[in-house]
Amino acid sequence: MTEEPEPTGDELVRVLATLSNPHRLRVIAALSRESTYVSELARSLGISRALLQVHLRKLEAAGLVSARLEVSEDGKAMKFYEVNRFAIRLTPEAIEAAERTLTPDTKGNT
Amino acid sequence: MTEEPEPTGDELVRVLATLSNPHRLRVIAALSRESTYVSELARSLGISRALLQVHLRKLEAAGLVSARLEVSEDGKAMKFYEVNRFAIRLTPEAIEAAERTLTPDTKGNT
DNA sequence: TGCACATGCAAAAAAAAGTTAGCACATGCC
DNA sequence: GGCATGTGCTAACTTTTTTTTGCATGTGCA
Repeated sequence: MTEEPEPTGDELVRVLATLSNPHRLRVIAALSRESTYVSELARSLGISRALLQVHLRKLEAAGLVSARLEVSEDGKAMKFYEVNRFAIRLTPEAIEAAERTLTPDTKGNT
Repeated sequence: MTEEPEPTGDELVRVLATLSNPHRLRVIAALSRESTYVSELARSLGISRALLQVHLRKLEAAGLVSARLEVSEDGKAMKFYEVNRFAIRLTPEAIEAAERTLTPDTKGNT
């Protein structure tokens, strides 16, 4: 019964674009193992905080991860991220269906 | 029993990158309805042949479509494309697994 | 021969995405 | 106060992707 709502074509494009990046796959993998905060995640992935934030923003915009603010014992404000549940099935048929809800190509909407 | 071989992290990134484009989704949708040749496909999609060819090349490189050469009754050589079967399941767990086979980020390998 | 339609390729231009570097602000603690 | 750690932002680059433009080749047929 617990079905995933079929994403529209545009949403699908966005999610796929978001997932088609090594850094972002690593972020999802890391967070699915254990949710953490930005600085810590940046250290464990070996990338800069600035870069990680850009990727986290995209992941969040695509609805793949969520953030919550927490205050550590020593008073530091930390932003914790966790992976959202999702299940997308990619097949020619699914794509054929999603394509029907794609925004027309009015030559000026990438 | 007919299982899809799990793609490696790198392959997954490539396939997702290929699918995350409206034109290419339209190509797959169109071809899954009926396979055709380049010029005809370009007309039905309303894009230039040159542009379509670039997208077809990417789709083929990612293993999502296949081409075969055919000669029409009136002797014209036409390149027919068809969609390949594929089924990819995208979930946090699947990504977590794929990430393990990603090529390390040696700073110089997109 | 000249037109219509099929194919191909690649340089150049335009647009989008990724990355770096630098600065700002807050808290706890020696 | 000064240092370490947490957060955020953005302007400026660099790199990649997308799209356009133009030219080349081949066939059949009026």
